[in-house]
Amino acid sequence: MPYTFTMPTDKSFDFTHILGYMERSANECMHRIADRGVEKLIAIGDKLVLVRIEAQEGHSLAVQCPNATNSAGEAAEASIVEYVREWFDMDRDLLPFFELARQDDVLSGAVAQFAGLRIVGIENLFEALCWGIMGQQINLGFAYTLKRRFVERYGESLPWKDHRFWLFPSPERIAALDPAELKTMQFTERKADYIIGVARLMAQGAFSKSSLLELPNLEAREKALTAIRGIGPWTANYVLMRCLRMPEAFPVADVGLRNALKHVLGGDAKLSIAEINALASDWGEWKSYATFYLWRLLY
DNA sequence: GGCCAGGTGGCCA
DNA sequence: TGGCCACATGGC
Repeated sequence: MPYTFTMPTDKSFDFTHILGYMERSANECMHRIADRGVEKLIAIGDKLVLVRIEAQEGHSLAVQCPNATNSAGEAAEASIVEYVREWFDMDRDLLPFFELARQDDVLSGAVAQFAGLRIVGIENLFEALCWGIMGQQINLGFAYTLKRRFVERYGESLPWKDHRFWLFPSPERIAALDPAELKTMQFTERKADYIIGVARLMAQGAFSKSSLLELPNLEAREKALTAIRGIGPWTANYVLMRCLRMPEAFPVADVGLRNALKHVLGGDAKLSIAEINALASDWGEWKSYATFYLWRLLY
């Protein structure tokens, strides 16, 4: 029997929609979807813990730790709870967003369809930055392929039953690479440079998630991130949205957002940045959630 | 085979 | 500042 416990959820939380988002790519290597649950390897201190999460009757999640003994599971439970609450943004009250979105011509359809979806987080800052960089200017399917190659070459893993679960590689590991090595995996020279550059900065302690969180606001954090080579406004806001969980973060030039808006509004021409900013001014402090819900319309 | 993809940096006025 | 443009590689 795996160690198992229950986590209560908010009424404005719908695990079905979270799974729907997480199963959008069969090529995802950082988690696995199986039997209406998600399975992921996480590091708790120096221990690798496999967790499996599925919905349970009555506004709650069932969390299993298949590779943990009861005593190890008990010892890790508080940390796992913290990880999962962060992962699925469970501490946020989404009712104000729903109220805003229902009265918004652009958002009302997406919210009617996906109410209860949370922004699925990327807790690890290095992973969020690398994933952002990998996704720049290429189709998403290929981005998943790049990530899989990268993780399976440099990451730690745990085999369990018929599957191998992975941790994202550490900055220290990647800082030691030569860009030519990444190029053999179809990274462009620039992406190889960007990723290794970020790894070196993080490995030498130039910045971290906590150092960014100490900065007072979106503007300061965005500025700190875009000062790094390879991180422009899109990647910075993507990371502020998925990792630092700033609801007002907004990757305004995102092509997926543009396509979703075109889809909703039914026009032919793509909206300009100024037009998208004008629409988003109604979304106030909920621009990241607006973006995430609109993405779901197309992906 | 051409256009597009969850952009960014660098150059130039 | 703000507007081009090269970058590079796979998917469709």
